[in-house]
Amino acid sequence: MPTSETHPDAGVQAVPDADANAVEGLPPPSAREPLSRERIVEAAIAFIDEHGLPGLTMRRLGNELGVEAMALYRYVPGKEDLLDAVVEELIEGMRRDVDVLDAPRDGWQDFLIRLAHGVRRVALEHPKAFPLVASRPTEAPWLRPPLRSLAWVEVFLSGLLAEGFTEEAAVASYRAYTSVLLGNLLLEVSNHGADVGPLDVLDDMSGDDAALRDYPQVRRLRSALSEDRAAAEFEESLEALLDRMTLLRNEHLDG
Amino acid sequence: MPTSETHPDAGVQAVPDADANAVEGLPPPSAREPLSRERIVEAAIAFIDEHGLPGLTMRRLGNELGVEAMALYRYVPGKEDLLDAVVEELIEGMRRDVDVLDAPRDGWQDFLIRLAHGVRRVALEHPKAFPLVASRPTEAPWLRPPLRSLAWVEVFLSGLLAEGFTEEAAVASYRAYTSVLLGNLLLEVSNHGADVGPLDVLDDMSGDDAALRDYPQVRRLRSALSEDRAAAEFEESLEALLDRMTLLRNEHLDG
DNA sequence: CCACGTAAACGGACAACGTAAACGCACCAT
DNA sequence: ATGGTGCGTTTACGTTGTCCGTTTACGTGG
Repeated sequence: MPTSETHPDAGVQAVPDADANAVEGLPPPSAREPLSRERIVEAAIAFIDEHGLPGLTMRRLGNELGVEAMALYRYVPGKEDLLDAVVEELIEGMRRDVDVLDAPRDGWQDFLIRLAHGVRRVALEHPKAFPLVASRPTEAPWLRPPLRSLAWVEVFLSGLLAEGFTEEAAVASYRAYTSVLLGNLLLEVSNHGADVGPLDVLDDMSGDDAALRDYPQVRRLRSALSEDRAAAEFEESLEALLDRMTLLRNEHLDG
Repeated sequence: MPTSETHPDAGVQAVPDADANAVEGLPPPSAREPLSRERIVEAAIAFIDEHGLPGLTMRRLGNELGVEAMALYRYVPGKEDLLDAVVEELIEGMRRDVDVLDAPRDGWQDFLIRLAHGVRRVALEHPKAFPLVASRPTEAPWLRPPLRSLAWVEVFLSGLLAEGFTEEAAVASYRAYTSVLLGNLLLEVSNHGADVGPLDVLDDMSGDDAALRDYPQVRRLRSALSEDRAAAEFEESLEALLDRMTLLRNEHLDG
């Protein structure tokens, strides 16, 4: 890839009356906007979405931003921290989702359903980045993916407490909720082309009847197994979870 | 680490009458036993268990085996394939677990409970390796971690079919089962020190009251959140799952 | 208008990694 | 003895994350 967009004097053209623009709050039109932590993190997410996690490299990310690799280190301590920042942005970015509430409004079930769908939306929008949310160590051992920020745990717990959950029920619910979300979404996302290293799947439809000779049930049920039931599956798991949580909630009411 | 254990002529010392021993089926006592794919894979698992996934390196694994890195390539096509082999060994190794059945004997629930505990045992014995089971792409999109081998899926499906499940119910059960197992075990394992890169957790007990200033519920419930409920949680999730599966099974009987 | 300080990006370097190719050595059937 | 064959070593290359010294661009005070 010899073509580097980086002309040595790109953005150097002094735009006349630049400060007049600056006064109006406009960015200087032809000057590349300066690097920033947010820009880097966003670019990293975009890059992972496009080229997969193993494709992400400081150098490649750098020249995606029209910059040398080492320039990134002025804003990010290292690659490890960059990945942490990616995870944080993915999860904390849910705050901008208008369909996700920060406190129950129409009951705790609606509250949790909205939150679950919000997480699922993130997962589906960034299938190749989402596994990071699961695999990166959390800040504290009791912060569990995918709801792995203090802010979201606070939202979750205070939401449930406000809706009549006891402390034990709220905590137990947090555990069950994260577990269900993680299992479902990780599996759903991994079929949408997750890790994407040098993988060679065995073709769904070609002559793997031969390869399945010793597995008659699998061969027979192959087409049923191949159906994409992810969405329905998610709803069913979620519903079952909410049922369990209802039990949890009531069981602690009378003690 | 400049000390290389590899003496140029290590293991070359011809033990006298080596073939006499060989005739008795004994391994030559002082000669290192020859490399083999299984030995390499086992060493890789042991290494990951001890030093964590990111610590695994072809060179380091090599000299763990008293051998130069490139020697491994005679038995394993590359690192990627080695990791796949690790995953396969972990999962397929469950076959040696006497508490795990390859067909129902005392009902499908017992069958699935035994299988679930078998997977959990693997996860807990190799907490740092288990995430691989989740994150590595599967051979076919309908093979789902952690039951990601044709052999186990065959066992699962034929077991349930033999116990009166319809095809749809069996397939739906496979999906629900894998999802629950994955969610629970990944979370349990990640608290046992999973990824282990350069991680700095915030200490559980020190002065993070300050850090939790803005999260009153979290601070209040911190000790409850820190309890290790993993085992009980697993049993509860499993039980709820089996209940769901019972419904699935019956709903397709008359439906 | 010019010199200057500072912040930002560059460019070269380094160690460690995965892996390719060629090599050397012990063994074994002839 | 002899030529192959299997197995491990050696050397080497390209890529990675990151360090450090240098250069560039720009805002500011004289």
